Amino acid sequence: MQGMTTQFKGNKTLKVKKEVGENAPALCDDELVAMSVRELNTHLRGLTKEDVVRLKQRRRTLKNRGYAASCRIKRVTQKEELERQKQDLQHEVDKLARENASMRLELDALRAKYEALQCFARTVTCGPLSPGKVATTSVITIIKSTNNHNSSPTSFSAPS
Amino acid sequence: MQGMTTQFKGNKTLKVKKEVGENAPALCDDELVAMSVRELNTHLRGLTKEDVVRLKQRRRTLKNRGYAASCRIKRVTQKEELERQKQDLQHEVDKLARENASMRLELDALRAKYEALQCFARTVTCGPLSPGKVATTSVITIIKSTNNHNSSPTSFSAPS
DNA sequence: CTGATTAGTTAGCAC
DNA sequence: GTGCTAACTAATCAG
Repeated sequence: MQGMTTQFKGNKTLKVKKEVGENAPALCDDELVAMSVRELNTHLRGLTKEDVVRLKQRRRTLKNRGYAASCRIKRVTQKEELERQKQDLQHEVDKLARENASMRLELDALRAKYEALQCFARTVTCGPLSPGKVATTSVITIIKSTNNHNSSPTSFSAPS
Repeated sequence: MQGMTTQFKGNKTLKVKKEVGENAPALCDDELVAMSVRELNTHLRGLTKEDVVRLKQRRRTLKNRGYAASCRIKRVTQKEELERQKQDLQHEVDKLARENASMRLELDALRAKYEALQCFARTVTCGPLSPGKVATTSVITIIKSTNNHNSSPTSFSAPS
């Protein structure tokens, strides 16, 4: 639609247009857009008012083409950015949920251990029923189990 | 731009084809797009091949206009959807983080309580140094301090 | 004027 | 043939 570059062959040697002639004819699109206004004016000398308008319009159109392209790029970039952020958040949710679950387990285990120990403490301090060696050995077991950290909430269950 | 509905009056009674004249000319855009293919063929009878092509092309163009519009709507809708999902995830992250923090506090508090109780249990059962009231009272102090954070699981104690 | 954005048009792909 | 979408153009807005 626009890549029509087939109607001249060696127009470098052909002089037309006013007195000027050689640089006026074909500016290859890319040149035209890249050109500064001052540069453009150089190439504008000796052209019909109509041609000047036409050339400027072409320049504007080419510029607009570029603007449209960057607009589209920006659009997809932003969309990708949104999706990336969404992913990150999803990962964070997963991580927090995992932490949460494991903490809940830990908490429950610790609560159980605590209650068991509390129960034992009551028997020792308040309960006159078994003040002797039975209680003592039980406590020893407890201490050992807590040294293992979390692996075995195994209480002190063996009051032998 | 396109609401031109003013050029016939009572063409319901007039039926023509070939030479036509009054109903062939203008289908008001909206009608044309909404029409089914079979309906369209009805309106196509007695037209030049060229006119048929032209009319079909106009229909296609109008359809495309609609497609382009829905494409844009879809685009913004999807973007809004993404942003909404992002918001939801962010809220979930916040909620989980809060839960997490409070659980961590609870866990630390419980750990402290547990250790205190364990310590007490040791003094009672193993510690021959101060088997009497000293140990017991110190445990009371601990219990009170931990009691401020949490509600009730306070006392295993009752010293005296 | 420059750059960005919107709506309409066209080309081209997929069904 | 129908619907969708990318790229282009023109119109319009903001700075």
